[in-house]
Amino acid sequence: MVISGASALSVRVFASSQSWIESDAVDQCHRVAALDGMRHVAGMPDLHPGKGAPIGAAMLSSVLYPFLVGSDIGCGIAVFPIKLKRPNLERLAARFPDLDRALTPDDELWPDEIPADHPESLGTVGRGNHFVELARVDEVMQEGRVGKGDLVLIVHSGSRGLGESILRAHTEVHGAGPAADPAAYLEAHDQAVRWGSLNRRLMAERVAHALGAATAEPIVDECHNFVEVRDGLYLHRKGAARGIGNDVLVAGTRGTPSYLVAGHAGAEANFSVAHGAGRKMSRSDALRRNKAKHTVTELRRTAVGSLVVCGDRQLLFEEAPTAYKRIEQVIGDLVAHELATPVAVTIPLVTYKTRDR
DNA sequence: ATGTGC
Repeated sequence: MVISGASALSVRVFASSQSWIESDAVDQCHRVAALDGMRHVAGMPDLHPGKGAPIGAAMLSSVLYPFLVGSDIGCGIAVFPIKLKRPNLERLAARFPDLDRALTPDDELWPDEIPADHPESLGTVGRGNHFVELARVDEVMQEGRVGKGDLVLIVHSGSRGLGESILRAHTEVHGAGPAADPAAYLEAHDQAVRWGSLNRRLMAERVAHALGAATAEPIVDECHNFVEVRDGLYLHRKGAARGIGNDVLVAGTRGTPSYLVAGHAGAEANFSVAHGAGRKMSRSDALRRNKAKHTVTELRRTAVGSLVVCGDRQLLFEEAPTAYKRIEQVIGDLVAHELATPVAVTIPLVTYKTRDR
C-alpha cells in the first residue's frame, strides 16, 4: 500500500493482503513519516508495533532520531557453520554452556580488545526474542553457501546493556527528539554495532567449544537495529536488515524453520528486508493465551522435534511459535515484492533461550 | 529490548 498526499507522507508496507499487519503498527509508520525530515518509511512483512517506533521498518530521514533504532543498537543475526559427529539432541542440549553468565578475563575466549571498553555481559545472549540455535540445513534453493544436511549455529543477540546506555544518555536529555550531535551518537552507535557482532562471535565460540566442535567464520552476520548514513541521509533500521546483494537469515520461531535469503531490495523498500517472522501477539497476550493452550513440556519439545533450553516459564510462553506470524508468509511477501530470494531453509535442533534450572 | 518498572 502506498499512502501519500497533501501531507507528503511517504509510507509503504511490503505485505500482501493475506498477511496480518496490526493497524497499530501501520499507525506508528505514519506517525514516524510525519517526523521532521522524514523522507520515506518502508514496512517489512514482519512489521509489528513497538514502543513508540514500529518494529520491522526502515526509515530514511535527513534528521537522526536515536529512538527509531531503539535501545538494542547492533542487534543482529549471525550464522556459523559447525560440524558435529552424531548429534544426539538431549545430550547436546545438556552440554550447551551457560550463556547467561558473562565471560571473564580468566576465560580462554576473552578477547584482546573490546569495543567501547564495555566488558560487562560479554558473551551473554540476553532475553526477549534472543536465542542461540543449533539448526540443520533442510533444503537448499541456491548453491554456494550451505549444503543440505549441514549444521549451523544461528545467533540472535545484540549489544546488551551498552546500546541501552547509549539510548538512555540521549533520551534523558532529548527524549524522542533528534540527536543534538549526530557524529557523537554515531560514534557510540558504531561501537555498539561492533560490540554486538563480537558478542555473537563469542557466543558461537562458547557453544562450539562446549559441544566439542571447531568454530568457523560466520557465513552471515547482519544487524537489524542500526542507522546507516546513505547519500547524506540517515537510514534507521529497526528490525529490518540490509538487503542489497547480501544474504540475511530471516528467523522463524523456536519450533518452525528459518530462511537464509539473498536480499535485493530497492529504494522503495529502503534497501531492506525482514528480520524474522514478526510477533503476531503482544508478550502479555502470548503469555495469557499460550498458558491456556500449551504445557511447558510441549514448548520444550517442539513440533519439528527440536529442544528448547529455557528455564524461564514465562519467556517460554511469550516466545511460543504461536505468538509469531508464519515465516512462510513473510518469506512469500519478500519474494512477491522482489525484495529477496530464498537460499536455504534451516530446521531447529536445539535452541538456547536461557539457562535451565 | 534492559545489571529490567511501579
